Amino acid sequence: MQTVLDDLDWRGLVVQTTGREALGSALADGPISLYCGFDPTAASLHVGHLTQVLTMRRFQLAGHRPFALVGGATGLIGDPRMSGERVLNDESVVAGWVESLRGQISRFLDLEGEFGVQMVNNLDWIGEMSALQFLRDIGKHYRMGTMLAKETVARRLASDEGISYTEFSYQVLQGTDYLELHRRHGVTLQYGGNDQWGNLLSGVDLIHKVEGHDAHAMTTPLVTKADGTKFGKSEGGAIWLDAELTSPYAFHQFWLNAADADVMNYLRFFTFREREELAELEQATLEAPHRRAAQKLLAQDMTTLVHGQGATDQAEAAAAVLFGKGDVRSLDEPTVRAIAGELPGAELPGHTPLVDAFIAAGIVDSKGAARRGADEGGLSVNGEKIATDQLTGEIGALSPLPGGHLLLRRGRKSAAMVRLAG
RNA sequence: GGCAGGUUACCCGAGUGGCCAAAGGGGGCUGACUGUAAAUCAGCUGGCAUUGCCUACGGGGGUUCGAAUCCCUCACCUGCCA
Repeated sequence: MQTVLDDLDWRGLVVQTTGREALGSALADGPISLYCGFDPTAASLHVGHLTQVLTMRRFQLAGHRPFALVGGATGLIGDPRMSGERVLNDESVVAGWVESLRGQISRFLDLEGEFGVQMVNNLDWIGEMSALQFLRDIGKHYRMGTMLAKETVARRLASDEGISYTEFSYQVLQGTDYLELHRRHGVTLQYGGNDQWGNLLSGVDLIHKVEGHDAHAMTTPLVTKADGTKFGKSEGGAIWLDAELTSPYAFHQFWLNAADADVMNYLRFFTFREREELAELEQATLEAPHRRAAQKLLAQDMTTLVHGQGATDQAEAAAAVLFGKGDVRSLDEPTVRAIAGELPGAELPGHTPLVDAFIAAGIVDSKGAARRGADEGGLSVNGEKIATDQLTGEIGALSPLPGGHLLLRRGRKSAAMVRLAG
């Protein structure tokens, strides 16, 4: 019988464990409680977090009890990065982010029943801990040698910017979380990204010292791209799960543009497709890479998972028009409306100069940039190139698409829909 | 608390009185090529304005015809010493 750990292995989702055998038998022996933490460092999760969120779902589907921790306390401290001290965020801001993340995470998991996910917040126990308690009950179990040896800490100490005591303490807080969840809910597995290995072990050690129990830890890979650039970024920054921050269309495009060398990895990491199907898809990609069958399926699955089937259909329809051979002018009004819904846009009076329309639509940042874009031959309205001297003309003078829309584009990938007001 | 070094555009980083809107690299954008790919090549990369103006080299003040460059001061960062 295939266990959840076998599946995770095959997907490439397991990098390190505290002991593959012990973890395997614990998972096989019956339902266990496990947790993964998410620190609120922004108002939304981004695609990089999906590895963790979906791994939680995989555990849940296999009949284990997940706890999703949103770090209301750790988010106030900041996990040290390889370089650069973090700026502390305001408490009220972090509290708001905690709420957003909780909502996002729970959408991917079952909330009801015996194995329903439980949302926890480490502010609930760290927030009420006194400095004395912290130093006596927790701090005494930590050895400076071990703490200083952590890669991030060591590197930061050796760097120009150094590291604050605050960030240095982060590993202790995360260890405390695992101990607390172990005590309260019998949690025996913590997993996280591979960069979290040190922090995970912090908790495993603490539980061992304080309770005398063995606890498990597991890391998932940090998703990388074959070309070495950072996963999860696109034009204009991170790919967020929040539809307000990254439109479903942009989200769909992100996955659709996955490189051949990466797409099979993504399918294993992020979808729930099984081996046979993915093997066929891999073959198809080798034989006819230009069809991008794998990319299309990936984009479908991910967009549907995060934004729903309706959003996927809209995104595909919009993409077909924007990148297909079809003439924009031949579109009917419902289609134009549908595309408008997927793209950024603005409603402007007819006497608006075209330059300002490009700025208002968010296609360019300034008049200078618009001029440059036109000089480069990159600007178009309704599929027709715009010359630099046309930029001063009024948008009302252009012939619109049905419904009074103008499709503004810069290059192939950035597009917006402007609607003539009135 | 003392001493030393540092703070330049999205990032790294050169520049030590006019030729500096500021070298070079990275990143980003656009074009060609293509599969809405990768690689490659080319151009662009502060704002407004049709020869010019404004803003900008950590903040403030000063010297000078003229400052990113010199002086004073404040803030912050790093290191060494206490």
